[in-house]
Amino acid sequence: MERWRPCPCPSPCLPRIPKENPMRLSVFFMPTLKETPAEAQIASHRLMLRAGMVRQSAAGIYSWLPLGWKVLRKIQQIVREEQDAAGAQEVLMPTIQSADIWRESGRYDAYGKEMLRITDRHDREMLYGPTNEELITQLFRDNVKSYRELPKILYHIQWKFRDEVRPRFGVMRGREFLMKDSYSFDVDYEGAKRSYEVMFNAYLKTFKRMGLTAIPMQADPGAIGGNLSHEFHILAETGESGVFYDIAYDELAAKGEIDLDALSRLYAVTDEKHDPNAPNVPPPERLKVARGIEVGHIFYFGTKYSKAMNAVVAGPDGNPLVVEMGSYGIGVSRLVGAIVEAFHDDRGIKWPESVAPFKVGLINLKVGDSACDTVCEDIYRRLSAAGVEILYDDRDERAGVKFADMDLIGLPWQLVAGPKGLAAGVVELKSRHTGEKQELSVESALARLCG
RNA sequence: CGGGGUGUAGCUCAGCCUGGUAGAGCGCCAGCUUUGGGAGCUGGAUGCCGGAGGUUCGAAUCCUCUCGCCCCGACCA
Repeated sequence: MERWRPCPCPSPCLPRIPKENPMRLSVFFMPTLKETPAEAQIASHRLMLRAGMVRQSAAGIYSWLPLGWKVLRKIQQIVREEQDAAGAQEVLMPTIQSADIWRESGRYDAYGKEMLRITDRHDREMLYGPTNEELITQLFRDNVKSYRELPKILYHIQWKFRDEVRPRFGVMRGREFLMKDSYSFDVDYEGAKRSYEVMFNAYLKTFKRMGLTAIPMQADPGAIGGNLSHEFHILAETGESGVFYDIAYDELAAKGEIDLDALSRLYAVTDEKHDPNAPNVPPPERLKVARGIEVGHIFYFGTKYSKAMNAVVAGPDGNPLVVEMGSYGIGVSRLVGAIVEAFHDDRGIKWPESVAPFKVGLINLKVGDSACDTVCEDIYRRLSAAGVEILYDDRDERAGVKFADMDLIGLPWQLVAGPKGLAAGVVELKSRHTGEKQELSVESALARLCG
């Protein structure tokens, strides 16, 4: 069976996206809920629980069930592809770290109770990593010795833990979360700025591929230090923070790649930093007010860690050079929740096709009816063979249950085959996004879905 | 970490005030009838009533302690 398809990216050297196996709902582990669990407050949390994507195991800690895991992997893969395309190289660093390197940077004591501290059997002080600057700096300094090996951008996608006092909003604000972190190493500020711009543009592409509008906001570098810093917020009505931005951003974004200098002149801030009297605030008719969810954060922090941890390379003149660093995060697991916040209605989720757990949901309205069974099996087989990710609802359930579940889990396309339609030679194709339904022959439906 | 809630069946919840040995709806299992947007009837299974201690002849219910979870705030991707 065809399990791989060419990557849709323009660049031919990108890896291929592994496809999801076709699946029958009669065997799929997807425990949907008709009622909303009491603990879930916001839409994405409610829907992710109801759709059987995740289950909480402790406060802010979740198991990912097949449906949720598929989405998480797709998001992860888009992030990975865009990082690779930008020239970053993937590594994998451990979740458990030694306290020693955190003492070198001075953060072991500075970091509060959010750091989960662990003692091993030999009484060594360990911790479950809340972030990885120390680890990557150590990795770099131990293995890179010359300026000629720079610039470098390394990244990893790994689980992290921050012992938040009050986890909430499901996977959007969990204690354990999957993050992509990139770290750039350059010989000077100019280089660091170029790395920053490369990541900046990679982020715009990454979020766009997920169907999201991501607005880079000027961010306070805060405790990390440095003077180049942007938070990427995606727009969602139920977003956690208010955002204000110049409508010119939308015009720029439509053009694709955005020039950082052009962008940095635009006004775009979250509500706590909004200053109506700031010099570059656009007039009211050009100031967009919306709500956003932070899904990425990039910043340049210079030599903060390289200096403290002695990450130096030999410069052109033979003298040691303290490397200039930046770090670039994307909340991968948080994005799952954020995308649901951005794309849902009162019936359920509406996945953008690029991250949908399956592309098509096939509903057999009357299991046991030989016409329905035959046609559905045929569709299932042919779409599977064509590499179209399909979830076939072959359960012996009532129509209403199937429609409700399919709307809930939000696959982009629903293909409905029932006795009445088949008698007339048609099946129904419904777009979950627009709600538009169309009756057409099996052949044309297949043609549409294979495209 | 401050403040406020809450814990009873897989899910949503009633019962607690006023102690007498556990319920409803949905879900699950079986059968029949249904069948194009979360069906109807009949029958059935499921609970150490979060845990420990105490009061009492008797505790889901009252008291003490404890743990989990949720909400507001502070904090954060």
